[in-house]
Amino acid sequence: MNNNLLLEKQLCFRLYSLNKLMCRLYVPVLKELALTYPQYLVMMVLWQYKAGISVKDLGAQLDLDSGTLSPLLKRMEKQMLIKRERDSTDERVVLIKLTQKGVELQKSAEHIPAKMFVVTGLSPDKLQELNLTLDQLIDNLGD
Amino acid sequence: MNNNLLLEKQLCFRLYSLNKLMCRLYVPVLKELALTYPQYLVMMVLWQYKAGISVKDLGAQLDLDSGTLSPLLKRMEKQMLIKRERDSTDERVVLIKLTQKGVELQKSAEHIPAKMFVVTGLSPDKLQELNLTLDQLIDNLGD
DNA sequence: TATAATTACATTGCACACAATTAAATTGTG
DNA sequence: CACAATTTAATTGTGTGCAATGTAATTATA
Repeated sequence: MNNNLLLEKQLCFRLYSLNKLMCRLYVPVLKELALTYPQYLVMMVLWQYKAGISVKDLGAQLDLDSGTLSPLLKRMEKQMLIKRERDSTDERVVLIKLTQKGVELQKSAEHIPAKMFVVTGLSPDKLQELNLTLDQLIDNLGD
Repeated sequence: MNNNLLLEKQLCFRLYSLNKLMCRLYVPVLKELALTYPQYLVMMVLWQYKAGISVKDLGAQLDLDSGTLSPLLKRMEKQMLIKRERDSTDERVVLIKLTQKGVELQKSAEHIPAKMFVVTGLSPDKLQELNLTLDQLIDNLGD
């Protein structure tokens, strides 16, 4: 009887469970900003690229393709968080830019990282170590 | 300028990315078994509960609700991997049991954990340590 | 410079996740 | 026993992920 196929033994199941748990913990926090979890990730990129970023580059940062991003960005545009405009120098490119509302939302988000850190219950050292291990793993699994 | 909202600093983004990377690595492996990733997780539980398990208990193991499991299990039933039958002692309960095909699929899956371990590129010790840290985190975030 | 190949994005279809609601069966209580 | 509360699944609707395909714009090549 092979017992390697037990759920509890799988790293993949831990990552799957943790990702879901993490998302759920963000839900009430992000509800105040009227953002979903993936939308929050998009906003973090946009707050970093205030001049605007192409859908392609945004997808590279988040590791998402246009099949995911196109409808997601449309919903965010409907919420007036972003604008979408064609790059005049290359009409294939769609540039994503924050609206004033999108820029201002950053202020309401600045407390989130510290808040979520507390929830993890990890010491700063332990978190740092975990982040390094996960980065190594991401690199190993990397595309 | 607050830089805590950088994607690279977020534990949540690492978990989000790793979960996706992991799923993608399983796809070609699971394709041979004609299983999706969540279906594989369900199968692991069922290979452990050969006598059958209720949808509720299955959901408790996987941390999934009936909104996810009901359609997923129907698809697995259509593939003849499982049977679904009402518990005669409590008609509210639906018992999930493997078909012969479902039982036999385990043989084709037994090579997967070792195969995926190699892909992680982690030493056994490092994997063990990571698993412990993740378990602690799951516990801290836990329901 | 035609046209073939590539690039960037959108669209379609399928499979999760999950909140909210519904429906049926069972249990608890007066 | 009657009836309210609880339990278990199924259903509905929304929002991702992602493969596959379509389309328009740009670039490369004969």
